[in-house]
Amino acid sequence: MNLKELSKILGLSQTTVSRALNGYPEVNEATRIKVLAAAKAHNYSPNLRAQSLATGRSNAIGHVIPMASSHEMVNPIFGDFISGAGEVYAANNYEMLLSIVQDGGEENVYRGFKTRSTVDGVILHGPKMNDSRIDLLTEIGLPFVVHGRASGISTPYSWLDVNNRSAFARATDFLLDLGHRRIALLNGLEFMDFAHRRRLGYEEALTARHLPIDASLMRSEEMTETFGYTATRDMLTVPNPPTAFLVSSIISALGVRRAIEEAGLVMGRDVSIITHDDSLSYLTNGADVPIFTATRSSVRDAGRALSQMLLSQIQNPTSNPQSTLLEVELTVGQSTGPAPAVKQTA
Amino acid sequence: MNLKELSKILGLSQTTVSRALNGYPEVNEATRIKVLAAAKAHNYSPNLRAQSLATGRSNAIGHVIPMASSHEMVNPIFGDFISGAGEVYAANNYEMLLSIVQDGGEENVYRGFKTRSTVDGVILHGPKMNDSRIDLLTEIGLPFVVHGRASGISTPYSWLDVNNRSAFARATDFLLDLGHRRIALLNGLEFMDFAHRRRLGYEEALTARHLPIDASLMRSEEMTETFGYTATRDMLTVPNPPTAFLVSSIISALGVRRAIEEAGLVMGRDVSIITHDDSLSYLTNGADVPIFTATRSSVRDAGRALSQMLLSQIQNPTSNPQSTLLEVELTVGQSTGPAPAVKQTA
DNA sequence: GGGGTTGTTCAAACCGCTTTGAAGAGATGC
DNA sequence: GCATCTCTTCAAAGCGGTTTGAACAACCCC
Repeated sequence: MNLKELSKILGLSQTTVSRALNGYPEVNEATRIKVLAAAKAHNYSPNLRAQSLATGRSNAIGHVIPMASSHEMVNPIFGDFISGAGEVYAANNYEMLLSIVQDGGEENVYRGFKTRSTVDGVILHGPKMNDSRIDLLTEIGLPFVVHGRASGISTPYSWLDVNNRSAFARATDFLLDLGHRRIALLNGLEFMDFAHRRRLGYEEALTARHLPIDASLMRSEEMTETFGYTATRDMLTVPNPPTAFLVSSIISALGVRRAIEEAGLVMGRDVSIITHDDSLSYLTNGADVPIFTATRSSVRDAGRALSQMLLSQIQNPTSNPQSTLLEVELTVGQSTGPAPAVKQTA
Repeated sequence: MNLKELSKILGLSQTTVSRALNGYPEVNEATRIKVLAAAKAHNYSPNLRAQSLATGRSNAIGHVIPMASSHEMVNPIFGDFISGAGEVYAANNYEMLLSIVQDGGEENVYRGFKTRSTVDGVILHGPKMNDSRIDLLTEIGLPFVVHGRASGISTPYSWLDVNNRSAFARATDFLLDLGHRRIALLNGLEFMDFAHRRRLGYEEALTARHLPIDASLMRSEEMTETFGYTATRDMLTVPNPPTAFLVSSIISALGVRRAIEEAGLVMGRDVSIITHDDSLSYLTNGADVPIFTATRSSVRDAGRALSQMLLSQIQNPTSNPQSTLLEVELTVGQSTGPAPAVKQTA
């Protein structure tokens, strides 16, 4: 059933039927009712391709997922993010388009989006420091918003980010207040902007108390369980080991706990952990009592908010770039406690 | 730059240019070369919407993700699956379309896909037993393949599945061979087809050795870390507790280990664990030495294979439904050991 | 040299929708 | 009663491609 057939059935022109369906005012209310009824009865809905060809809009948003061919890791927060964004798209009659692309192939994908007018806008994931994609998108004129930020980019753009710096400063402060002095940082890859900022927050809190920054206490890797485990296991064997771990992901935190318990130590007593928690639906931080003390921020909510931001930017192309900085929630769980008393050297 | 402009520049008709670009034989090789060069020089690529309107194909595949509004869980394997599928789409010039949809709204989405000709086919995720979506898709005539299977459906359809029954039978056998007699099953939701089959495998192995099936040793829930933890904690407190756990997901297995260690027991000595492992990129089962003894099958590979299956089905609409049954790999890790000697009752 | 091939190109129709510009029918004003 | 407005509807022209059917030229064979 297409528009031509439907209008023939109704004995009306395509013009009138189209206008009736799209809510234009210049159509008699009686005929509009008839049209809507007939459309429903014959289960008509417009062909998306034809519609977007005619209007120039595509009613689709692109998400480009870079995947480094070397470390074949899919960002584990991605599922939750798009489920938040997907809700918004569904409510606004937009489609979500996903492109998995090898690192480096992104430029072509974005240019293709524009020239082939596949999507009306894109959400940029996983911004790195000085991320070149931002200037690229500005240049080719494809509306976009960024999940995160990119230090070192001067052109204005829209973004939504967690305040990673303050979050990790607060977390570090929290540990310092408990008396910890040797605090390890298990960070994500530090060319990623969020990881960079987290490190800044950590260093800032230490410096504020005139404590040294010890490179041997810092690791930066992809945030897997294994990373948490091996880094912790190694650090616990050296003389004067850390008494607390600040971890960038709950997944790695699970590995940290594993190493701690394997070493015969007790989490929250012998060694403390604070982790960042993205409120992933499949990896909640305990049930009623949180397992880990954590800085929490829902990535699903971020998906909702950011997609909304993009849609309103598309509707209103002349508006200025917007930005949102989310503060984390610090929830205290069972993984932190006062620093153990220092063993006196004989 | 569109086709009209490009052909004007070349002094050729749109027909010839279009044919040259699409590799039709009735075009002079010399002109084809000229056309291709000009297309590249002017950075021309066809408008996707116009193209699919003209051809009737949309070059897009739909993935419909049901999200129960009650338990707001995004399937954690989803990210890896689509990253596998995405590779295949990229190589074949297909787009991937994602629809997040509230449970129950799926029928409308599928019908919309068909009537609005949004996609050329869909991949069906998370089949339940007697899944009604399969008959629906057959009825509306939208090409589809299923990730998994649906017991109780008689109409033929294409699918790719892990042999869940044999996997869990083997795993149970493995534990039985180690002397375990009280083996707990922490399963996914058993209206999901895969979980149902896993249970069958478990029961089959027990029955084959004339062992009783004890309902108090079986739990069926969403496969979170918390589920693994609470179920294990509870089961370990009863008299005559299980000595081994068969777990449906590595995420839950992490919770099981947490409960075991919290109870002061040692995994692999006091209590054994076997888990199913989907080879998730962000949750690998240890590095060189696997943490858990596991039945493993890569969900990313499944994504690759299944999307390939769908594309070939679309190209060849009259072909018969295909199916693939993948056998798991049983990898022995540190989480299993002989059953502890039975304490003699006095 | 006329009929039949083959190779190459083109104008025009078409895909299914939106939107412009025009036009018919009443209603209104003077 | 005629010009002028609204209200409502319509035919036709896009949007940017693909595909059909025809045309033209060159070549071949008797």
